[in-house]
Amino acid sequence: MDDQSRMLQTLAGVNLAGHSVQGGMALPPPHGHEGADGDGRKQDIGDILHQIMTITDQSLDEAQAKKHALNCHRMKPALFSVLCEIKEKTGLSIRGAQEEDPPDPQLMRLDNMLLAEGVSGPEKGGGSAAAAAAAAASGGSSDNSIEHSDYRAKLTQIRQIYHTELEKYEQACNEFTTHVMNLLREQSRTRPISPKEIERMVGIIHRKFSSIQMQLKQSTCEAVMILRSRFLDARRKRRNFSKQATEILNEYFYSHLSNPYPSEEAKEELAKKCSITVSQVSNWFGNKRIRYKKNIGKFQEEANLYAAKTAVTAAHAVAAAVQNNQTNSPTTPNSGSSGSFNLPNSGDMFMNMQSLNGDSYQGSQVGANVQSQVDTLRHVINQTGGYNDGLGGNSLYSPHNLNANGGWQDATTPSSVTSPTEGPGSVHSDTSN
DNA sequence: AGCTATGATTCCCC
DNA sequence: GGGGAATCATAGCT
Repeated sequence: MDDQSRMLQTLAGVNLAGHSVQGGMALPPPHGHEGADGDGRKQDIGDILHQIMTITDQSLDEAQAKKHALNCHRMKPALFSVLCEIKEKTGLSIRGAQEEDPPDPQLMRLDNMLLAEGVSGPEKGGGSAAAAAAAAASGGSSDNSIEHSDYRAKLTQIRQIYHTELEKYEQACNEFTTHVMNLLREQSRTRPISPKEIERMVGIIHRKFSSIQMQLKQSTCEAVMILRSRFLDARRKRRNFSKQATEILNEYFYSHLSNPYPSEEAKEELAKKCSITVSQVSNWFGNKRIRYKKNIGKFQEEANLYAAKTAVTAAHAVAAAVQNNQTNSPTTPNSGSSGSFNLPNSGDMFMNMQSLNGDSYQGSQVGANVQSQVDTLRHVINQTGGYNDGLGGNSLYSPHNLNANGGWQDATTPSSVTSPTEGPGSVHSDTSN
């Protein structure tokens, strides 16, 4: 038997004898009898405490009746407020100090990640960034649409589960909070529970539930990471670049054969054009250089093909540039709708090719050199007797720029650098080699 | 199934 | 850090 019970029993034993407690509270005599008042109060308190202690042993009806009696007891309000005050000053104040904890950094990290992965946050476009990242990692071409949709579908699944669970937790939290609040409100009639304490209890419940939510967030993050890693680990499961991308890369490579080292800007431009990443461009050029060097003969045909292509493009582009420079004379033979040089975007192509060139292009020089470039190209065309047949045997791109030791010449190779129209113009330069 | 092509990775050097 | 070389791993073709 513990001290409290013993005390209560003592109190009860002393006081119960003189009072009728049957079916209700033993009401002390109203004010007066000041001499015996101290003892009377003690008796009352002992009475109340005893009834509280024994209330659980009684039947529900009995308990309800006693509860009612307790509520009606004249000492109840005073006792209640005093106990509330005591509670407030002791335990709750200590807990209160711990309440305003700063936002959990881990929770913030999880929130940020879920937001970044498109799991939380707005539905539309959600996950697109992650999907794009996965796409970039796996090649980035349109061929990845299947993986894309697969990735997105799985991400959507995770997202749905996450939101369903979150909703469940929130609902459960609200229900539980309401329940506890009702319970406490109900109990506040029989024991000292202030509204402030109820509020605190609600806070505690919310914190508990948010820790559960954090677990949910954590496991969701893990699921997303697993999903991502599965897609990223499949990077070795390579896909060939699109034909268009390969053509763009080859065009650049063979038109810069003297120095096939694109600058960062050029790489970025190429990456954008090919819808691949810069590192993929770097990989491609690295592989290409090695493989070209290893087996020049094998690449000869390809080199010629792209040389011809580049030459045609250049010719078109230059012609367009010339046309733009001239006074739009309708009598010019090559101008107008019948001219094959009059490509709708040839001017852009020219500029694009120029911008792709990471060498020593100077835009201001283009206009000044347009005519000479046209002459050069005409010269090439005349010499080779046409692009299709002549170039095949003429080795427009002979590997003369390769050093004897197998390396490429320095970037300051005259043919590439000195020509302000390098790019299309390099056709001429490389031919000279 | 075997072969070749090709994108990516790794190691090493400068 | 960028590039060369070797290598891996897979796509795609026969």
